Amino acid sequence: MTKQAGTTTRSVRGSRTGRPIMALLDLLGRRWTLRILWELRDEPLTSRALRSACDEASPTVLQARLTELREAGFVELGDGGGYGLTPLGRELCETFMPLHRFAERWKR
Amino acid sequence: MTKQAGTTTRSVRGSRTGRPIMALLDLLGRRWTLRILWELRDEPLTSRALRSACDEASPTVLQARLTELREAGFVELGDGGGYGLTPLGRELCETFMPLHRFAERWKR
DNA sequence: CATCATGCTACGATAAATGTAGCAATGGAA
DNA sequence: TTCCATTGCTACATTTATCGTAGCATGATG
Repeated sequence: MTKQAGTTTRSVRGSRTGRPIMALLDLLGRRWTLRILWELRDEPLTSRALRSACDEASPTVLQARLTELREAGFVELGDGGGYGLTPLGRELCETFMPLHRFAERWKR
Repeated sequence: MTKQAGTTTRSVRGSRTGRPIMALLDLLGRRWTLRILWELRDEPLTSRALRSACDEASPTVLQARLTELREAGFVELGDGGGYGLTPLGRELCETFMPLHRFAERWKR
């Protein structure tokens, strides 16, 4: 995959049918994507704070995921610096927020 | 990571804090995991039917994901063959089912 | 027996993620 | 201005995950 994508339709695994849910599941199914959304859930974070929150994940992937999430319209880079959720991103985040409660009951 | 895990605590990225949500986000954030749950949403599928549903993904990963999902208690192998969701798995699946509607509005 | 479908594995090739280091730009303090 | 710290972001070699194809063992059925 190229590292900069512009507006070209990035090849999205399993979504050749054009069904949006597939594209979304694919995007969310990439490493650190869900975690990033989760960590941004209630306040914007700088790239480095986000990295810390994400267990010091490599900046390479984080940057890649942030780019994808920005292109998807879920995340934006505030003009004062710092990454935050867009209204759409916040909506998405709240969509899978019940996972929290579920996970607590699950416990493994 | 070893391919068979027994009962040992599999190293779960980002969940060294022991917070279940992290373990869950990590599990769901692996390739094909969300998709598998999605495809099993309303009926059990044989391993091969599942593979077809998942855009012919390589059996190696699918098998690995199915093992993880079984260990997590979300998926089970019926005695007549075929993979299906456990009650817990169905619950999880319904937790992020609203993503469908969200994705439709999103469209990219 | 022959056939077919099941769950599952081997293994070389390819793609993605990691870990460490560091760059250019910006914004203060000294 | 000079010095430092912080920002977003990138390079690159190593390690890990995933892909793609082939195939095995088992059980059911004709």
